Amino acid sequence: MKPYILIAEDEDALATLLEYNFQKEGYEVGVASDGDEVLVMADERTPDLILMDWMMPKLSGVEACRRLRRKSETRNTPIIMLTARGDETDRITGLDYGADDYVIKPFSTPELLARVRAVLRRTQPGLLDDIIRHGDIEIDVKAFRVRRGETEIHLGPTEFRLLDHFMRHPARVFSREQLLDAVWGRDVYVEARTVDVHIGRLRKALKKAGGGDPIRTVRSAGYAFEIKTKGA
Amino acid sequence: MKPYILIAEDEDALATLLEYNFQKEGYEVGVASDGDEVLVMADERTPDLILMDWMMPKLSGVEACRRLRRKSETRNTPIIMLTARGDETDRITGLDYGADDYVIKPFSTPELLARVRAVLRRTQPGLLDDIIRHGDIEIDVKAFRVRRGETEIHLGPTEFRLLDHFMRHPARVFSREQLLDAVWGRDVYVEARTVDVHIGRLRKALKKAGGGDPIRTVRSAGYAFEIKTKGA
DNA sequence: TATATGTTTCACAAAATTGTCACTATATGA
DNA sequence: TCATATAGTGACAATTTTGTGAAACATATA
Repeated sequence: MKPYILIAEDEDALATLLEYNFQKEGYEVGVASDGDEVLVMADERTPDLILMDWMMPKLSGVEACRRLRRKSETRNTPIIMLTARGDETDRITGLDYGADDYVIKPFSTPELLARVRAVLRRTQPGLLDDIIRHGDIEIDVKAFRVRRGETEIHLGPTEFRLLDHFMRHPARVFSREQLLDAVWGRDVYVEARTVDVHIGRLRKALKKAGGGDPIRTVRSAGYAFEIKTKGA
Repeated sequence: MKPYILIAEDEDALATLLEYNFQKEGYEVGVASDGDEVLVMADERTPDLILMDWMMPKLSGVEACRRLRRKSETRNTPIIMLTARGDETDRITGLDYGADDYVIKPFSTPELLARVRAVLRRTQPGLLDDIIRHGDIEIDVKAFRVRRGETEIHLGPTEFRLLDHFMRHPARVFSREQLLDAVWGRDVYVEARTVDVHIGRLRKALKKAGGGDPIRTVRSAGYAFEIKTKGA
């Protein structure tokens, strides 16, 4: 539900600082300390954005960048490079290999955050929105509210995150495992069938506010959120 | 704290003129020169009011307007549109997308300033003086007073700052940690649950003056201040 | 120093939420 | 149509989270 940012930085102090600041800003953060690790971690969970140090052990930032561009999951994942001051050659090379933006060290945290937001906005429209609407259903993530038509809907935390996830990826079918990963978290051991129960609870809550069932069951595959929108 | 006005205007000469005049009038001013930049800047610091040119590069004023309305921080930020003379169609479209007022170019500076004051007074009471009001609850920051309806309420310093914070960010859910940061201070070591106790006291004090509980508990997330006002 | 005022922590009760299971309902395909 | 796999759902015990009174502590004031 939160945007997931992968930070690749071998300098511990900086990595920790960045992790702290991004978490505080509401992102989920993964930290990789060399080029190899970035690739592994990006494989485990596709990040919404990668922040990559130019100089790293094992595999340089450029090279990691190039490899990421060769995998279909990360082909379009935005990458922001962190580089030392003033190397124009690097700048050009990096952009060639598919970085989306550059930040020159040293940088201020607000500046970096702004760049990240700008890139996310450009590449993943809707990811940063905190009010999402589909048909007559609207959620406000900052206010933790759900409405359907005129009716306020109360959801438990899990149902809320579930709906949030669905509404950010409408019409797409998710397996129970994918939902557990995205909504519960990747390291929780929970029965897959538990998803069914929460889907049921979410459906009941949405139904109580009137209107059809926006969640489609895809037998032997999973669930998808779909709602016929009439107007904009 | 001066009101912060964000000016979105691609024509340099006009932008500079506006900046100068508003600063002279005691506002803090940010200038964005295209539609994208408005979004970025509004993200960095939520403006108290946005002055937006109708025609801008990259992202038109209307579109920027629409996007701003999708973020909870800027959902209610007043927007004044600057448009070329006489386009009634635009006027209607713009109001649809949530602009609060219109000023037709060319305009006189005093006229614009007056419009801005009017809109600020209407939408952000307490910004120009030090009184904030929501529903029947009113706080006077300078005088350190709280009233609900006709009743004076006495609050301890912490409860006062807590209410102040809530009323400046209505409807938004804050975690206990965020509240500690904002109300207690960045570097205080206090148990998160202490917030609960102060919320409880604040609630009790507000209840004693009659009316419903304006503080909403959001399980596993935090608290939000919300008061049902009937009119817009 | 005594008193008033306000803050923090703690402990326990109350309430909401969760995950699992058992059972039922429904779809699928031979 | 029947057998089988898959999904829906009510119940419930365990867990998590919140509300709150009271004690301990802190600070200012007379």
